[in-house]
Amino acid sequence: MENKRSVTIRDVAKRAGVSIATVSRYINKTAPVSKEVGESIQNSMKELDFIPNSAARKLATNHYSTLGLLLSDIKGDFFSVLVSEIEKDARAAGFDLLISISRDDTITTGTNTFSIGPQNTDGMIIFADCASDNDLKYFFFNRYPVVLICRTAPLAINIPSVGVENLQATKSIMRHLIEIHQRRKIVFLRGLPTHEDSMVREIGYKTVLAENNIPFNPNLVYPGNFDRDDAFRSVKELLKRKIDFDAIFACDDEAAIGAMAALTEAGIGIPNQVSVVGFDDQTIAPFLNPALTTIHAPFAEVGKKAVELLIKQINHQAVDSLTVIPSDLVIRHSCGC
Amino acid sequence: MENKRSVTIRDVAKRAGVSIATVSRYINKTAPVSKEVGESIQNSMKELDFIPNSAARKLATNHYSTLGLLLSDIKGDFFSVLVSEIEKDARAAGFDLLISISRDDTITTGTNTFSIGPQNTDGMIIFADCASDNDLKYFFFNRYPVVLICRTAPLAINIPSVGVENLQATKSIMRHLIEIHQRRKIVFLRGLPTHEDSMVREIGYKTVLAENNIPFNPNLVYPGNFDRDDAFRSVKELLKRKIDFDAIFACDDEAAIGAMAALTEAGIGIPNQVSVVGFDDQTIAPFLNPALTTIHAPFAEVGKKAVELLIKQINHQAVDSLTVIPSDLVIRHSCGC
DNA sequence: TGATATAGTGTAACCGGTTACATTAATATT
DNA sequence: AATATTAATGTAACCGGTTACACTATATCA
Repeated sequence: MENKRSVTIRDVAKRAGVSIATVSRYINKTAPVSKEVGESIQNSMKELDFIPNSAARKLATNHYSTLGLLLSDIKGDFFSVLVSEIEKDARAAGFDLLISISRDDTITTGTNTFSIGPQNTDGMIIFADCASDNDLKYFFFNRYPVVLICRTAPLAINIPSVGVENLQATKSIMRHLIEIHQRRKIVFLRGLPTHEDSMVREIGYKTVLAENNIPFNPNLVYPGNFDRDDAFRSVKELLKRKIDFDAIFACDDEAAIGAMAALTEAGIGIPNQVSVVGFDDQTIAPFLNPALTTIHAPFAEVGKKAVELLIKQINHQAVDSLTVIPSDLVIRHSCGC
Repeated sequence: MENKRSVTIRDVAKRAGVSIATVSRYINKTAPVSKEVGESIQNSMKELDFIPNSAARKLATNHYSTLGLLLSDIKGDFFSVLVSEIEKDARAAGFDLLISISRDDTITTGTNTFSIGPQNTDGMIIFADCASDNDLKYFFFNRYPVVLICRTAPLAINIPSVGVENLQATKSIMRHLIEIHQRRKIVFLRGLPTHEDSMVREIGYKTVLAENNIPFNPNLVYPGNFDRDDAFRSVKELLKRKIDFDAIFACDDEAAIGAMAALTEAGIGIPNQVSVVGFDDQTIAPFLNPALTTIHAPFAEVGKKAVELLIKQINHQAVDSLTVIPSDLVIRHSCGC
């Protein structure tokens, strides 16, 4: 496609015997074009296999028809759902989707180091802590549309945020463990300390403990880090130290999966000896053995809403600054039910 | 970012007291620039927060610095690995990544309907049957760089392909089932009929059956469709019909997961009553209960190789037309070991 | 019937970069 | 010393679209 000069709007215009402006108008329907001319253009385009050059269009219109998505390392099918939905909705609205995955090893130093940003997209969706407060500030003051998912904006920076309801959901699953299954020695496998979701889930955990007059025991809090292997190791450690516990509340399903594997390997019965519950309700949850009791966090809806808000911003429409999608307990068997 | 005219190379040039050509050369290092001028440009860029407009650059250079990735609906963590690796390598080579997910409901009619293609990317990676032979032909004859993963090119169309070794791997896992575990009534949960991988795995299945003088029984072949739910339903059906079997070879791990769930729900012991094995070795495999015996298909390597080949093509270098990444048996517990 | 709106079209400027070509000054070569 | 290179820079054409402005012909209005 490099040597072979591609067919341009001028070729189409020449073939159809009209000016390039008319062709452009016909394509974009920005002005009426007579029926015969329209047909002639249509034919020329088909015959020449004309594809408008997106870079030229972007340059002329100053908009990219492209959305950006910034994620942290994608693991598990949590992200599949999110990406799939976002791609679908973006596409449906006529936008392409550029994705960037920030990894631990690619530390962005300050501003301007993003591979996606104002230079190539009309706006972007940022997951959790993939961007620093400084970056957000930069975007905000340059009026670059952003929507945050699973985190809120820093103070005085009015960037819309969409997330999942964490506190009530956590309380409901904790209460389920305590009230229905009489669990009292509940391990908490926390997520990443930088994730807001993790923090409020931890608050929920402590709140319900207090509600039930169960003293908070810091020895029952271990890292889960939204990661199977880390959770696996934590539970191994718990076992090795012979810490007594009768349930595990994992900050997300990934951690729950790791925890279950560790218990199973140690020959500990789930749920008879230890209940395990998670958070997210990944599509794998019902297929686990035992099927995982968890909180259904509707990330497809989160993605859908995020795209909607982003496009509204791009179109200069006002948007709510905070959207919380309700999530709810889904009871399966790993809790003891 | 729309009203507020962004800062251009002309602004930088003016501030630095040089011509735009010099700035461009400094940025791209396409010609030597004196030290003082270089520093002056550097400062101006920093002070003005200059970000080159990628559309303008694309238009001028006729290359996009963008790779496309065409996937079928992403489910499970099979795709996570692939996407993650491809994004990483593309990024490392200085390319952005545009992704498109073709769903069953978006049927592309003929040519030119792709949301990614010659109009916005320098080349693309196409998974399995996401593109029709006609589309591939179009790309090929227009010299648009493409690399196929998990499928080979149609006849006379020389598009490089990278995939995973299927036949030997399938044979090894089938032999394991038969020779080590004495299974003879092995169900095959086939993948999508349009997937080459599925087809050769089916051949492997039949071959090993024949090798062992086990007559092929079509009643033991059910749809798995690389899908948990479909596999789940198939196994349910098998059970309902009281068909006698002592092992399940699922065309991929997703199907194996569904199969295991169906057996577990029916109270059938894995592996004591029925062995279950899969293909792919998704990251979830060791965490299943029992841990899944499967074929490790190194999709990260597939992704890495694919972007390597794509970039080579973009740079007009010759590439191998077929790359097969070896895959191997990983024995865990679901087979009976 | 003359004035006015509107459908339909063309010309050319513009978007923000890259780069071929031209120019000058300094350095190397013979 | 005359000539050939090379470093360093500027001018302006170009990439392929969009769109403001201008224009004509026809339809509508008072």
